[in-house]
Amino acid sequence: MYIERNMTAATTGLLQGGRTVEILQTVQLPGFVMSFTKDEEIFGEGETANFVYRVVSGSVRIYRILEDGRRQISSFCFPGDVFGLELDAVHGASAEAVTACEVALVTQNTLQRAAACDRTAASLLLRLTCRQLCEAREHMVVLGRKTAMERLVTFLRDMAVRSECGCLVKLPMSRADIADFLGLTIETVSRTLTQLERTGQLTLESTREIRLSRSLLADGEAVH
Amino acid sequence: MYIERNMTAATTGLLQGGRTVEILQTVQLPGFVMSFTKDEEIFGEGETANFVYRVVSGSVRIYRILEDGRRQISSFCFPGDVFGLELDAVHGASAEAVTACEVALVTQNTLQRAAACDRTAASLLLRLTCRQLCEAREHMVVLGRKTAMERLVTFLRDMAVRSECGCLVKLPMSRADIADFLGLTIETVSRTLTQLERTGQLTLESTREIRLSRSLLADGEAVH
DNA sequence: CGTTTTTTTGAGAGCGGTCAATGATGGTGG
DNA sequence: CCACCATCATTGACCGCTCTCAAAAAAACG
Repeated sequence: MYIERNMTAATTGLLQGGRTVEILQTVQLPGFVMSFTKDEEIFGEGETANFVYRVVSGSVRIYRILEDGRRQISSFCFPGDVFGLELDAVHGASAEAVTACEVALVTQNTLQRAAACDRTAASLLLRLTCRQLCEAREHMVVLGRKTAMERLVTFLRDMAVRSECGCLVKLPMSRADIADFLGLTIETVSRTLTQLERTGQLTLESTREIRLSRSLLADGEAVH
Repeated sequence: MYIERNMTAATTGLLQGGRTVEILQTVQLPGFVMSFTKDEEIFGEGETANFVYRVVSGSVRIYRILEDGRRQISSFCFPGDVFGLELDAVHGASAEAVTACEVALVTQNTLQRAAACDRTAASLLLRLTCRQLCEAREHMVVLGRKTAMERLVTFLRDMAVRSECGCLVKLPMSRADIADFLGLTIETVSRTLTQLERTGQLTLESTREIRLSRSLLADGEAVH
């Protein structure tokens, strides 16, 4: 009951807080928030999708695993990102905390009811999902058609843009996470980063901090 | 004017014809229909998304290309499939006719207006997009984590299910299309098919017709 | 029936994977 | 505070899957 009331508050914040996807993705959510420890499961593939989630702090990985343990991370979610939206269905992927994180959540029912009343809200949800689909297609190009070197460069540029940290990128995830996101092995990720450092395109300040050179951040796709 | 009236009719058919995604995806659409010849462009990446499309007959490929010509097909659309939905945005991918085809279309504006009036319609659109996102994630696993052999088997099984042709799968697309969908080369696609035939898992009746064995259609993932 | 395009097949090379060992890093308890 | 241990990251040697390049075979087309 307490939770229900708070989730409604969260919904209100989610839907009325912003009239555009941009606002929806950056505004802080009031209401029901859960905390997860590093590597803790948020939901599992096949579970009924009761909630829609939104990252408040920390980061989250969305992934699927094959029977033999091979894992493919389809996306990382950072503060402002919404995930877990699967209308009237079960979750088609699992979600785990990459780092300790806080996640705001709303029941899918509440969200549907709100969307039914507010046409702008419904439109927002659809736009949000369309954008995720577009990003998914973009990532398919990476997985299907790019070399290891190109995958890493694409990833680092994307992280630089998303974290808005200029050229010093702080990675919340391990090499294994990066490998499973890019469809590579940890060894190849490590070797490729080393190679990029040797050719002066970046500096590995620490394992989780990478300083990108201007040339690497530029749009020029000619990376060898 | 004529077109506008007909597109409204199409919208009505699209949204009231079915109350579930299943119905939406199988029902024939009345209204404004366009025909495309083999390999003709339906829309291009970067174009303003004015319409939402639905395959009536034939098949369509959705893809992105890199500057140097590498192509990644993110999905094939068959009769009943909806594509091109990108709310208030430009198309994030291109669409081409794989075979000569008929496509029903509705303006995005009309669709939004209809969705604003009919909460079920809005819900349908969202559900539709969620499903596509789920399929995209599934395909990422194929592209990032499966071997050439596993990719072909996954593809053939999927085609068998979608075409509902039992074990005789008719492929509307070329080897190049299959290669660009699976993140392989045409040579690898061809060689892998030959290998599957030599091991008795399928019969290449003709280039575009493949008879799958029972064992290959079964869920057993142990394919070598 | 000839031409063009698509598909298959072959030979060889290279990219990324596997296996293994070494080197960092970080957390825990003495 | 430091020693210890477990985990994570890097590096090396080698292998194999898939790509590249090339040619032949088959299919599609006019």
